[in-house]
Amino acid sequence: MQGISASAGGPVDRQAEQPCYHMLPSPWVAHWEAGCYSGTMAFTFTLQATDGAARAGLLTTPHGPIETPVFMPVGTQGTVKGLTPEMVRQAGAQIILGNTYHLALRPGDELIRELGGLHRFMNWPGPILTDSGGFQVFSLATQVKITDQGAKFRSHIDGSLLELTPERAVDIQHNLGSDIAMVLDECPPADASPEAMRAAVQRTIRWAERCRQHHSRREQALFAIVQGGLNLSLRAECAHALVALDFPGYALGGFSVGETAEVMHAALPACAALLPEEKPRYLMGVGRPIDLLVGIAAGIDMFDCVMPTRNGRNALAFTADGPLRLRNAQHRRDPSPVEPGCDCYCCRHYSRAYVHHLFAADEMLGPTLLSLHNIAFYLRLMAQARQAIREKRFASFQAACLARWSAAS
RNA sequence: GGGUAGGUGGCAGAGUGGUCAAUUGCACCAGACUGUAAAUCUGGCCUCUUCGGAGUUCGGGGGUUCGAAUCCCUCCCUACCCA
Repeated sequence: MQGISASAGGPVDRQAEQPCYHMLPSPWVAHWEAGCYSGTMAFTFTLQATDGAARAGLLTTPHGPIETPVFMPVGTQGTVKGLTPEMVRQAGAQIILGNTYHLALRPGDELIRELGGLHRFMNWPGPILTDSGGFQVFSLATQVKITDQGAKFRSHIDGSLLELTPERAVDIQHNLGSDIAMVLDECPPADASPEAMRAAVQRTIRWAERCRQHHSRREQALFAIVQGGLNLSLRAECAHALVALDFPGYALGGFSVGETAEVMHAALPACAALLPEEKPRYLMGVGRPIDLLVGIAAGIDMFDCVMPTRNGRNALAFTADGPLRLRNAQHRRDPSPVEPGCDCYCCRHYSRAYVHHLFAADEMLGPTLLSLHNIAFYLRLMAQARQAIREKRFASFQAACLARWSAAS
Protein backbone atom coordinates (compact mmCIF):
# COMPACT_ATOMS: atom_id res chain seq x y z
CA MET A 1 0.00 0.00 0.00
CA GLN A 2 2.78 2.38 0.81
CA GLY A 3 3.81 2.43 -2.83
CA ILE A 4 0.61 4.10 -3.91
CA SER A 5 0.28 6.62 -1.14
CA ALA A 6 -0.06 10.00 -2.77
CA SER A 7 2.01 11.86 -0.27
CA ALA A 8 4.76 9.28 0.17
CA GLY A 9 8.21 10.77 0.02
CA GLY A 10 7.14 14.13 -1.31
CA PRO A 11 7.87 15.34 -4.80
CA VAL A 12 11.33 14.75 -6.17
CA ASP A 13 13.08 18.03 -6.68
CA ARG A 14 13.26 18.20 -10.44
CA GLN A 15 14.99 20.96 -12.27
CA ALA A 16 12.81 23.05 -14.46
CA GLU A 17 12.79 21.63 -17.96
CA GLN A 18 15.42 23.88 -19.42
CA PRO A 19 16.11 23.48 -23.09
CA CYS A 20 19.77 22.90 -23.89
CA TYR A 21 20.06 26.53 -24.90
CA HIS A 22 23.77 26.63 -24.20
CA MET A 23 24.30 24.63 -27.37
CA LEU A 24 22.36 26.97 -29.60
CA PRO A 25 23.25 30.29 -31.14
CA SER A 26 21.27 32.95 -29.36
CA PRO A 27 19.54 34.51 -32.40
CA TRP A 28 18.11 31.07 -33.08
CA VAL A 29 16.71 30.87 -29.56
CA ALA A 30 15.16 34.31 -29.95
CA HIS A 31 13.62 33.19 -33.18
CA TRP A 32 12.14 30.16 -31.46
CA GLU A 33 10.71 32.23 -28.67
CA ALA A 34 9.08 34.50 -31.20
CA GLY A 35 7.60 31.30 -32.63
CA CYS A 36 7.21 32.61 -36.11
CA TYR A 37 8.93 33.15 -39.42
CA SER A 38 10.58 36.55 -39.46
CA GLY A 39 11.54 36.47 -43.10
CA THR A 40 14.44 38.79 -42.50
CA MET A 41 17.32 36.36 -42.63
CA ALA A 42 18.79 35.59 -46.03
CA PHE A 43 20.79 32.52 -46.86
CA THR A 44 24.48 33.11 -46.12
CA PHE A 45 27.47 31.07 -45.11
CA THR A 46 30.41 32.47 -43.17
CA LEU A 47 33.53 30.48 -42.48
CA GLN A 48 34.64 31.49 -38.99
CA ALA A 49 37.48 29.20 -38.02
CA THR A 50 39.57 26.38 -39.41
CA ASP A 51 41.79 23.75 -37.86
CA GLY A 52 43.59 21.78 -40.52
CA ALA A 53 40.87 20.90 -43.02
CA ALA A 54 38.19 21.10 -40.33
CA ARG A 55 35.94 24.16 -40.46
CA ALA A 56 33.59 26.00 -38.14
CA GLY A 57 31.12 28.43 -39.59
CA LEU A 58 27.72 30.05 -39.49
CA LEU A 59 24.91 29.37 -41.90
CA THR A 60 21.91 31.68 -41.90
CA THR A 61 18.50 30.80 -43.28
CA PRO A 62 15.07 32.44 -43.26
CA HIS A 63 14.15 30.31 -40.27
CA GLY A 64 17.26 30.93 -38.24
CA PRO A 65 21.01 30.56 -38.09
CA ILE A 66 22.93 27.31 -37.91
CA GLU A 67 26.36 26.79 -36.44
CA THR A 68 28.49 24.34 -38.38
CA PRO A 69 29.62 21.62 -38.37
CA VAL A 70 26.02 20.61 -37.81
CA PHE A 71 24.14 17.35 -37.49
CA MET A 72 20.59 17.39 -38.85
CA PRO A 73 18.11 14.91 -37.33
CA VAL A 74 16.01 13.21 -39.98
CA GLY A 75 12.27 13.85 -40.08
CA THR A 76 11.39 12.09 -43.30
CA GLN A 77 7.62 12.23 -43.12
CA GLY A 78 7.31 15.58 -41.40
CA THR A 79 8.26 14.18 -38.00
CA VAL A 80 11.43 13.13 -36.30
CA LYS A 81 10.04 9.73 -35.43
CA GLY A 82 8.91 9.38 -31.85
CA LEU A 83 9.73 12.94 -30.80
CA THR A 84 7.82 16.20 -30.63
CA PRO A 85 9.52 19.24 -32.19
CA GLU A 86 9.90 20.63 -28.70
CA MET A 87 11.92 17.57 -27.66
CA VAL A 88 14.05 17.81 -30.78
CA ARG A 89 14.70 21.45 -30.04
CA GLN A 90 15.55 20.78 -26.40
CA ALA A 91 18.01 18.13 -27.48
CA GLY A 92 19.82 20.97 -29.26
CA ALA A 93 18.77 20.55 -32.89
CA GLN A 94 19.26 23.60 -35.12
CA ILE A 95 17.85 22.19 -38.36
CA ILE A 96 16.01 19.03 -39.38
CA LEU A 97 15.36 17.13 -42.60
CA GLY A 98 12.19 16.40 -44.49
CA ASN A 99 11.75 14.27 -47.59
CA THR A 100 10.38 15.18 -51.00
CA TYR A 101 9.47 11.65 -51.99
CA HIS A 102 7.58 10.73 -48.83
CA LEU A 103 5.77 14.02 -48.36
CA ALA A 104 4.75 14.28 -52.01
CA LEU A 105 3.20 10.82 -51.82
CA ARG A 106 1.56 11.50 -48.48
CA PRO A 107 -0.03 13.83 -47.56
CA GLY A 108 0.94 15.64 -50.81
CA ASP A 109 3.02 18.76 -51.30
CA GLU A 110 0.03 20.83 -52.50
CA LEU A 111 -1.82 20.01 -49.31
CA ILE A 112 1.15 21.04 -47.20
CA ARG A 113 1.42 24.32 -49.09
CA GLU A 114 -2.29 24.91 -48.53
CA LEU A 115 -1.80 24.42 -44.81
CA GLY A 116 0.97 26.99 -44.62
CA GLY A 117 4.06 25.01 -45.57
CA LEU A 118 6.01 22.29 -43.85
CA HIS A 119 7.29 24.43 -40.95
CA ARG A 120 3.81 25.33 -39.89
CA PHE A 121 2.30 21.95 -40.76
CA MET A 122 4.70 20.09 -38.50
CA ASN A 123 5.19 22.91 -35.97
CA TRP A 124 8.93 23.23 -36.47
CA PRO A 125 9.75 26.94 -36.73
CA GLY A 126 13.48 26.36 -37.28
CA PRO A 127 15.34 25.66 -40.51
CA ILE A 128 14.41 22.65 -42.63
CA LEU A 129 16.38 20.94 -45.36
CA THR A 130 14.44 18.76 -47.74
CA ASP A 131 16.00 15.86 -49.59
CA SER A 132 15.05 15.52 -53.22
CA GLY A 133 13.99 11.89 -53.39
CA GLY A 134 17.11 10.87 -55.30
CA PHE A 135 18.05 8.46 -52.55
CA GLN A 136 14.61 6.82 -52.65
CA VAL A 137 15.13 6.18 -56.35
CA PHE A 138 18.19 4.23 -55.24
CA SER A 139 16.80 2.52 -52.15
CA LEU A 140 13.53 1.46 -53.83
CA ALA A 141 15.46 0.44 -56.90
CA THR A 142 13.69 -2.79 -57.84
CA GLN A 143 10.65 -0.93 -59.09
CA VAL A 144 12.38 2.09 -60.59
CA LYS A 145 13.06 2.99 -64.18
CA ILE A 146 15.46 5.89 -64.70
CA THR A 147 15.58 7.82 -67.96
CA ASP A 148 16.96 11.24 -68.79
CA GLN A 149 13.49 12.63 -68.31
CA GLY A 150 13.31 11.46 -64.70
CA ALA A 151 12.65 8.46 -62.49
CA LYS A 152 9.50 6.37 -62.95
CA PHE A 153 8.67 4.28 -59.94
CA ARG A 154 5.90 2.58 -58.06
CA SER A 155 4.61 4.15 -54.89
CA HIS A 156 5.53 2.08 -51.87
CA ILE A 157 2.19 3.09 -50.40
CA ASP A 158 -0.33 2.01 -53.01
CA GLY A 159 1.72 0.70 -55.92
CA SER A 160 0.65 3.42 -58.32
CA LEU A 161 3.03 4.49 -61.09
CA LEU A 162 4.61 7.90 -60.47
CA GLU A 163 7.33 10.00 -62.01
CA LEU A 164 9.86 12.23 -60.32
CA THR A 165 11.61 14.67 -62.63
CA PRO A 166 14.16 17.33 -61.67
CA GLU A 167 11.50 20.00 -62.21
CA ARG A 168 8.93 18.16 -60.16
CA ALA A 169 11.43 17.67 -57.30
CA VAL A 170 12.03 21.44 -57.25
CA ASP A 171 8.30 22.17 -57.34
CA ILE A 172 7.60 19.81 -54.47
CA GLN A 173 10.30 21.38 -52.34
CA HIS A 174 8.97 24.81 -53.26
CA ASN A 175 5.55 23.76 -52.02
CA LEU A 176 7.03 22.35 -48.84
CA GLY A 177 8.80 25.66 -48.29
CA SER A 178 12.06 24.28 -46.94
CA ASP A 179 15.02 26.57 -46.29
CA ILE A 180 17.41 24.33 -48.19
CA ALA A 181 16.36 22.18 -51.12
CA MET A 182 18.39 19.47 -52.83
CA VAL A 183 18.67 18.80 -56.54
CA LEU A 184 17.40 15.48 -57.85
CA ASP A 185 20.40 13.20 -58.33
CA GLU A 186 21.07 9.63 -59.34
CA CYS A 187 22.68 7.68 -56.53
CA PRO A 188 24.11 4.38 -57.77
CA PRO A 189 25.18 1.60 -55.38
CA ALA A 190 28.85 1.29 -54.42
CA ASP A 191 29.34 -1.74 -56.64
CA ALA A 192 27.88 -0.14 -59.78
CA SER A 193 29.92 -0.68 -62.94
CA PRO A 194 32.24 2.13 -64.09
CA GLU A 195 29.93 2.76 -67.04
CA ALA A 196 26.88 2.99 -64.79
CA MET A 197 28.76 5.29 -62.45
CA ARG A 198 29.83 7.56 -65.30
CA ALA A 199 26.29 7.65 -66.67
CA ALA A 200 24.93 8.49 -63.22
CA VAL A 201 27.39 11.36 -62.87
CA GLN A 202 26.46 12.80 -66.24
CA ARG A 203 22.78 12.44 -65.52
CA THR A 204 23.25 14.02 -62.11
CA ILE A 205 24.94 17.02 -63.73
CA ARG A 206 22.20 17.41 -66.36
CA TRP A 207 19.51 17.09 -63.73
CA ALA A 208 21.26 19.62 -61.49
CA GLU A 209 21.27 22.07 -64.36
CA ARG A 210 17.56 21.55 -64.93
CA CYS A 211 16.84 21.99 -61.23
CA ARG A 212 18.87 25.21 -61.24
CA GLN A 213 16.96 26.47 -64.25
CA HIS A 214 13.61 25.62 -62.75
CA HIS A 215 14.35 26.90 -59.27
CA SER A 216 12.96 30.38 -58.66
CA ARG A 217 12.27 30.59 -54.95
CA ARG A 218 14.66 33.22 -53.68
CA GLU A 219 14.22 32.51 -49.99
CA GLN A 220 15.21 28.87 -50.51
CA ALA A 221 18.78 27.73 -51.16
CA LEU A 222 19.24 24.92 -53.68
CA PHE A 223 22.19 22.61 -53.06
CA ALA A 224 23.86 20.47 -55.74
CA ILE A 225 24.95 16.88 -55.17
CA VAL A 226 28.26 15.41 -56.30
CA GLN A 227 28.21 11.76 -57.31
CA GLY A 228 30.99 9.56 -58.73
CA GLY A 229 31.35 6.81 -56.15
CA LEU A 230 34.91 6.03 -55.18
CA ASN A 231 36.35 7.19 -58.49
CA LEU A 232 38.08 10.46 -57.68
CA SER A 233 38.37 11.65 -61.27
CA LEU A 234 34.63 11.11 -61.74
CA ARG A 235 34.01 12.98 -58.51
CA ALA A 236 36.22 15.81 -59.75
CA GLU A 237 34.47 15.92 -63.09
CA CYS A 238 31.09 16.07 -61.37
CA ALA A 239 32.21 18.68 -58.86
CA HIS A 240 33.74 20.95 -61.52
CA ALA A 241 30.62 20.88 -63.63
CA LEU A 242 28.40 21.64 -60.66
CA VAL A 243 30.65 24.37 -59.29
CA ALA A 244 30.47 26.07 -62.67
CA LEU A 245 26.70 26.31 -62.14
CA ASP A 246 27.32 28.26 -58.92
CA PHE A 247 25.08 26.65 -56.31
CA PRO A 248 24.92 28.13 -52.80
CA GLY A 249 25.96 24.80 -51.27
CA TYR A 250 27.31 21.41 -52.28
CA ALA A 251 26.68 17.91 -51.06
CA LEU A 252 28.59 14.67 -51.37
CA GLY A 253 26.10 11.96 -52.23
CA GLY A 254 26.70 8.31 -52.89
CA PHE A 255 28.50 7.50 -49.66
CA SER A 256 27.43 4.79 -47.22
CA VAL A 257 25.79 2.97 -50.06
CA GLY A 258 27.54 -0.37 -49.58
CA GLU A 259 31.25 0.46 -49.41
CA THR A 260 33.19 -0.14 -46.19
CA ALA A 261 33.62 2.69 -43.71
CA GLU A 262 37.41 2.60 -44.18
CA VAL A 263 37.07 3.15 -47.90
CA MET A 264 34.67 6.03 -47.35
CA HIS A 265 36.94 7.61 -44.76
CA ALA A 266 39.89 7.41 -47.12
CA ALA A 267 37.93 9.05 -49.94
CA LEU A 268 36.45 11.96 -47.99
CA PRO A 269 39.36 14.43 -47.75
CA ALA A 270 39.98 14.53 -51.48
CA CYS A 271 36.27 14.69 -52.28
CA ALA A 272 35.63 17.51 -49.82
CA ALA A 273 38.58 19.43 -51.25
CA LEU A 274 36.85 19.46 -54.64
CA LEU A 275 34.17 21.75 -53.22
CA PRO A 276 34.37 25.57 -52.97
CA GLU A 277 35.82 26.69 -49.69
CA GLU A 278 33.33 29.53 -49.21
CA LYS A 279 30.24 27.31 -49.61
CA PRO A 280 28.77 24.86 -47.10
CA ARG A 281 29.61 21.19 -47.68
CA TYR A 282 27.12 18.50 -46.82
CA LEU A 283 27.88 14.78 -46.54
CA MET A 284 24.55 13.11 -47.15
CA GLY A 285 23.29 10.26 -45.02
CA VAL A 286 26.35 9.91 -42.81
CA GLY A 287 26.63 8.47 -40.24
CA ARG A 288 27.97 6.88 -37.08
CA PRO A 289 29.67 9.16 -34.52
CA ILE A 290 33.10 8.14 -35.84
CA ASP A 291 32.06 8.92 -39.42
CA LEU A 292 31.01 12.41 -38.34
CA LEU A 293 34.38 13.14 -36.81
CA VAL A 294 36.22 11.79 -39.84
CA GLY A 295 33.95 13.91 -42.04
CA ILE A 296 34.58 17.04 -40.01
CA ALA A 297 38.34 16.42 -40.20
CA ALA A 298 37.94 16.15 -43.97
CA GLY A 299 36.24 19.56 -44.12
CA ILE A 300 32.54 18.69 -44.11
CA ASP A 301 30.07 21.14 -42.53
CA MET A 302 26.75 19.33 -42.55
CA PHE A 303 25.57 15.78 -41.84
CA ASP A 304 22.34 13.90 -41.53
CA CYS A 305 21.61 10.32 -40.63
CA VAL A 306 18.73 8.15 -39.45
CA MET A 307 21.06 6.30 -37.12
CA PRO A 308 20.42 8.11 -33.83
CA THR A 309 16.66 7.81 -34.20
CA ARG A 310 16.42 4.40 -35.85
CA ASN A 311 18.96 2.83 -33.54
CA GLY A 312 17.32 4.54 -30.61
CA ARG A 313 14.02 2.94 -31.57
CA ASN A 314 15.88 -0.34 -31.68
CA ALA A 315 17.22 0.04 -28.13
CA LEU A 316 20.75 1.13 -28.95
CA ALA A 317 22.10 4.19 -27.15
CA PHE A 318 25.19 6.06 -28.24
CA THR A 319 27.33 7.28 -25.37
CA ALA A 320 30.74 8.84 -24.80
CA ASP A 321 31.85 5.36 -23.67
CA GLY A 322 30.60 3.57 -26.76
CA PRO A 323 27.23 2.10 -27.69
CA LEU A 324 24.88 0.48 -25.20
CA ARG A 325 22.20 -2.06 -26.09
CA LEU A 326 19.50 -1.33 -23.55
CA ARG A 327 17.60 -4.51 -24.39
CA ASN A 328 20.47 -6.58 -23.00
CA ALA A 329 20.01 -8.30 -19.64
CA GLN A 330 23.03 -6.61 -18.07
CA HIS A 331 20.99 -3.41 -17.62
CA ARG A 332 18.10 -5.07 -15.81
CA ARG A 333 18.91 -3.65 -12.40
CA ASP A 334 21.30 -0.84 -13.29
CA PRO A 335 20.23 2.40 -11.54
CA SER A 336 22.66 4.63 -13.47
CA PRO A 337 21.52 6.87 -16.32
CA VAL A 338 22.03 5.83 -19.93
CA GLU A 339 24.98 8.19 -20.14
CA PRO A 340 26.34 9.62 -16.90
CA GLY A 341 26.77 13.37 -17.23
CA CYS A 342 24.36 13.71 -20.14
CA ASP A 343 21.85 16.50 -19.54
CA CYS A 344 19.14 15.17 -21.86
CA TYR A 345 15.66 14.54 -20.49
CA CYS A 346 16.17 10.77 -20.56
CA CYS A 347 19.43 10.82 -18.64
CA ARG A 348 18.24 13.41 -16.12
CA HIS A 349 15.19 11.42 -15.11
CA TYR A 350 15.53 7.72 -15.86
CA SER A 351 17.76 4.74 -15.13
CA ARG A 352 19.12 2.15 -17.53
CA ALA A 353 16.97 -0.36 -15.64
CA TYR A 354 13.84 1.64 -16.44
CA VAL A 355 14.69 2.05 -20.11
CA HIS A 356 15.49 -1.66 -20.26
CA HIS A 357 12.09 -2.36 -18.76
CA LEU A 358 10.36 -0.12 -21.30
CA PHE A 359 11.91 -2.06 -24.19
CA ALA A 360 11.20 -5.42 -22.55
CA ALA A 361 7.57 -4.39 -22.10
CA ASP A 362 7.45 -2.98 -25.64
CA GLU A 363 6.37 0.40 -24.36
CA MET A 364 6.59 3.31 -26.81
CA LEU A 365 8.33 5.56 -24.32
CA GLY A 366 11.48 3.43 -24.68
CA PRO A 367 12.08 4.31 -28.35
CA THR A 368 11.16 7.91 -27.57
CA LEU A 369 13.65 8.25 -24.72
CA LEU A 370 16.54 6.69 -26.61
CA SER A 371 15.81 8.64 -29.79
CA LEU A 372 15.93 11.76 -27.66
CA HIS A 373 19.13 10.75 -25.93
CA ASN A 374 20.86 9.76 -29.17
CA ILE A 375 20.01 13.05 -30.83
CA ALA A 376 21.27 14.90 -27.75
CA PHE A 377 24.45 12.82 -27.91
CA TYR A 378 25.01 13.56 -31.61
CA LEU A 379 24.32 17.25 -31.16
CA ARG A 380 26.57 17.52 -28.15
CA LEU A 381 29.33 15.80 -30.09
CA MET A 382 28.94 18.40 -32.82
CA ALA A 383 28.92 21.29 -30.35
CA GLN A 384 32.13 19.95 -28.81
CA ALA A 385 33.65 19.56 -32.26
CA ARG A 386 32.81 23.17 -33.13
CA GLN A 387 34.46 24.34 -29.98
CA ALA A 388 37.51 22.16 -30.56
CA ILE A 389 37.92 23.60 -34.06
CA ARG A 390 37.71 27.14 -32.74
CA GLU A 391 40.34 26.26 -30.18
CA LYS A 392 42.53 24.58 -32.80
CA ARG A 393 42.54 21.22 -31.05
CA PHE A 394 40.20 19.17 -33.23
CA ALA A 395 42.70 16.37 -33.91
CA SER A 396 43.26 15.70 -30.22
CA PHE A 397 39.53 15.95 -29.55
CA GLN A 398 38.87 13.36 -32.24
CA ALA A 399 41.61 11.08 -30.91
CA ALA A 400 40.24 11.35 -27.37
CA CYS A 401 36.72 10.46 -28.51
CA LEU A 402 37.93 7.45 -30.47
CA ALA A 403 40.06 6.23 -27.59
CA ARG A 404 37.11 6.39 -25.22
CA TRP A 405 34.65 4.73 -27.61
CA SER A 406 36.96 1.84 -28.35
CA ALA A 407 38.18 1.40 -24.77
CA ALA A 408 34.71 0.38 -23.64
CA SER A 409 34.14 -2.29 -26.27
C1' G B 1 -16.06 -44.61 -5.71
C1' G B 2 -17.58 -44.47 -11.28
C1' G B 3 -16.91 -42.12 -16.12
C1' U B 4 -14.54 -39.06 -19.84
C1' A B 5 -10.47 -36.29 -21.77
C1' G B 6 -5.54 -35.50 -21.12
C1' G B 7 -0.07 -35.45 -19.49
C1' U B 8 5.37 -33.06 -25.45
C1' G B 9 11.43 -28.74 -24.64
C1' G B 10 10.51 -21.94 -19.61
C1' C B 11 5.01 -21.28 -21.17
C1' A B 12 1.13 -22.19 -24.81
C1' G B 13 0.49 -25.76 -28.36
C1' A B 14 1.46 -29.11 -33.15
C1' G B 15 2.99 -34.00 -34.12
C1' U B 16 0.11 -39.83 -33.28
C1' G B 17 5.26 -46.21 -36.07
C1' G B 18 10.76 -44.36 -39.50
C1' U B 19 11.86 -38.10 -43.44
C1' C B 20 11.44 -36.03 -35.07
C1' A B 21 16.24 -33.16 -31.26
C1' A B 22 10.58 -32.76 -32.38
C1' U B 23 6.14 -27.32 -36.70
C1' U B 24 4.65 -22.70 -34.69
C1' G B 25 3.90 -18.62 -31.31
C1' C B 26 5.38 -16.32 -26.82
C1' A B 27 9.23 -15.68 -23.30
C1' C B 28 14.44 -15.59 -23.00
C1' C B 29 19.82 -14.61 -25.00
C1' A B 30 22.77 -12.16 -28.56
C1' G B 31 23.65 -9.35 -33.14
C1' A B 32 22.56 -5.81 -37.19
C1' C B 33 20.82 -0.92 -38.46
C1' U B 34 24.58 5.22 -42.27
C1' G B 35 20.35 11.35 -47.78
C1' U B 36 14.06 6.09 -42.94
C1' A B 37 8.90 1.20 -47.50
C1' A B 38 12.52 -0.17 -40.56
C1' A B 39 9.03 0.92 -32.87
C1' U B 40 12.42 -3.35 -38.02
C1' C B 41 15.34 -7.45 -39.36
C1' U B 42 18.79 -11.68 -38.37
C1' G B 43 20.74 -15.57 -35.45
C1' G B 44 20.57 -18.62 -30.98
C1' C B 45 17.54 -21.03 -27.39
C1' C B 46 18.38 -30.15 -24.10
C1' U B 47 23.96 -31.40 -23.25
C1' C B 48 28.83 -31.72 -25.40
C1' U B 49 31.38 -30.31 -29.96
C1' U B 50 37.78 -30.25 -33.33
C1' C B 51 30.87 -27.11 -35.90
C1' G B 52 31.58 -32.58 -39.65
C1' G B 53 28.75 -34.31 -35.78
C1' A B 54 28.07 -37.09 -30.95
C1' G B 55 24.98 -38.15 -26.67
C1' U B 56 20.59 -38.15 -23.87
C1' U B 57 14.81 -36.59 -24.54
C1' C B 58 8.19 -36.20 -25.36
C1' G B 59 4.74 -38.00 -16.85
C1' G B 60 7.40 -42.90 -14.28
C1' G B 61 8.34 -48.12 -15.12
C1' G B 62 7.88 -52.35 -18.26
C1' G B 63 6.76 -54.40 -23.15
C1' U B 64 5.86 -55.01 -28.79
C1' U B 65 8.97 -53.71 -33.16
C1' C B 66 14.64 -53.68 -37.34
C1' G B 67 12.74 -48.88 -35.49
C1' A B 68 8.32 -45.72 -30.43
C1' A B 69 6.70 -38.89 -28.58
C1' U B 70 3.49 -42.08 -31.55
C1' C B 71 1.14 -49.17 -30.32
C1' C B 72 0.26 -52.44 -25.60
C1' C B 73 0.43 -53.14 -20.01
C1' U B 74 0.94 -50.81 -15.43
C1' C B 75 1.63 -46.92 -11.98
C1' C B 76 1.42 -41.67 -10.90
C1' C B 77 -0.72 -36.96 -11.89
C1' U B 78 -4.35 -33.15 -13.98
C1' A B 79 -9.20 -31.28 -15.70
C1' C B 80 -14.31 -31.95 -16.22
C1' C B 81 -18.89 -34.84 -15.37
C1' C B 82 -21.73 -38.39 -12.26
C1' A B 83 -22.30 -40.33 -7.16
